[in-house]
Amino acid sequence: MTLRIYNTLSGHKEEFKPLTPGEVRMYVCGVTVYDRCHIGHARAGVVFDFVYRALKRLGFKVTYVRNFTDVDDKIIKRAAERGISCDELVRENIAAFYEDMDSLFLLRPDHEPRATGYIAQMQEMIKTLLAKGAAYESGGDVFFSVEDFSDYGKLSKRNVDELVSGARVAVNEDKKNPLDFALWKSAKPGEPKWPSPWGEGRPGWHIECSAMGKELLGAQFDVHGGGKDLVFPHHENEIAQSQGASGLPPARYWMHNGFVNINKEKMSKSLGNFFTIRDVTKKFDPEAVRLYLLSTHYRSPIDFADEYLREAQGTLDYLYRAVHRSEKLLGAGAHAPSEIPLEDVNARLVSAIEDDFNSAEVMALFIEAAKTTNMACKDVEGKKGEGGGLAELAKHYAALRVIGSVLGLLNRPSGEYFKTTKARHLADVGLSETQVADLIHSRNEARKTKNFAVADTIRKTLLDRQIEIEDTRDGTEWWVRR
RNA sequence: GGCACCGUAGCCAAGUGGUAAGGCAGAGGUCUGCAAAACCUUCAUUCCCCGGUUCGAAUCCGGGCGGUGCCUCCA
Repeated sequence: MTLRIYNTLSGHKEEFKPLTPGEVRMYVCGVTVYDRCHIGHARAGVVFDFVYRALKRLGFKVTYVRNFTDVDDKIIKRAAERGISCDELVRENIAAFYEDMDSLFLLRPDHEPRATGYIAQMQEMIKTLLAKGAAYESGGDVFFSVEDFSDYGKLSKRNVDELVSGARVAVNEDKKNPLDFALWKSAKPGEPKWPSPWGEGRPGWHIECSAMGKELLGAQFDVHGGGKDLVFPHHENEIAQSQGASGLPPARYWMHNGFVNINKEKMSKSLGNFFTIRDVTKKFDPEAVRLYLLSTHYRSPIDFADEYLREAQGTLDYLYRAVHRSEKLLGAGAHAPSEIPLEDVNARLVSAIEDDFNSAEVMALFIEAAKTTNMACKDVEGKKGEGGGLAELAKHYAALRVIGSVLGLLNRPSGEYFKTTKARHLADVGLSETQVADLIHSRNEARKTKNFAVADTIRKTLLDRQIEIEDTRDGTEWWVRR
């Protein structure tokens, strides 16, 4: 089998053929840093982080670029509202971006360019477009001329005439065609600006990705990704500029992730159902959020609701418990395996990845791996003292960890995971660790004297606070009921 | 209005020509003082509807119904 990727350009899954064998150059549109990130950003981040990890797992040498848009209308507006400089606003939101994305265990891309660091490259590209007659200057602005680019509309599958008649595009007297978009905007007083051959100004939104992609990955690279909302106009315009300048389509495979809905409604500010990443991770463990985001294929819409996140949290508990249980048996020696010593599991993992990065299928495999790990644990526990079944357990444990590393899950030691999630739960129900320990102690005292009525009452008390008791051979443990 | 996508069990969700993954919930069981956890068994003769192509379709084609997104800044 070979890797197949759904290409927005063709509307089909296509066999992936990298420009350079064994290597993948990938550009993903990042965020405009004018505000905190919401869960839509989280999805895009997590999805492409999974793609990055999966490509590496397949053995590709990957160069992953994700940009920051740090000059733009919204930034200017927000900074003015808050009475701070654009620079300050940008710095603050980039710091917050890293806090949020780190909490979701995103790997850092190989390059994270900021638009303002590539003004010169953008100007070069604009000059080329002007020289080729693909763009024109008008009133201090430079516009791309859509009519002169015959492939315009290829990505979003629409044609120029339809778009013009759609007529929801703001009329601008300086434009030859209402669809023409700005490559360079003349500066208004107080706005960030750079000198240019067309007067002081700043770049249009789309040109930055064209310029940075070309600079860091070359005129043509393999994969370009982003949210579905970027297909039109952002990526359409990007293709127009890049191809207009270099003659080559910039990316061969265009990947777009679907939207996040909230309780089956479109997430939007006017509906007031806009969740930031930090809102959600205040309520649910970040890894549960990540698990949930990967449980649906990246192209489908995904619905956010407490009920679903709770279920994901329960699944994550299950996975970490399998880890916890097997590590107790295996001891400290079995950490960080890099391969799966089970051929069929490995083959299924590879084919799930190769089928357009089917994380939902990987997730199913992951849960099955936890199940077989539990079975192997049971087997070892049954033969205590004889060391039997440990080798078998180690294999399943390795499968669990390796699949986890592809999904970016199971990142913490299990002890730490349970400590954090239990503390979070205790805070929610207003109990302390000692109170729980005392109740468990009392219950065990009652059990010793066969006073089961008292013991069961105590258990009920805890259960009312979603705390479940587990009597094991080594004593009583407790878990959070999801 | 134009363009695109989607419609799989009570719920979530894979599956794009070869006879329905996985999870939650439900039912029964092993274990347990009773539980819980874990494991086992069970849970869609059928994939919105109607036609068509095919030896064979949830998967392809046509039509219908229902839902969503984009066309304006947006992951």
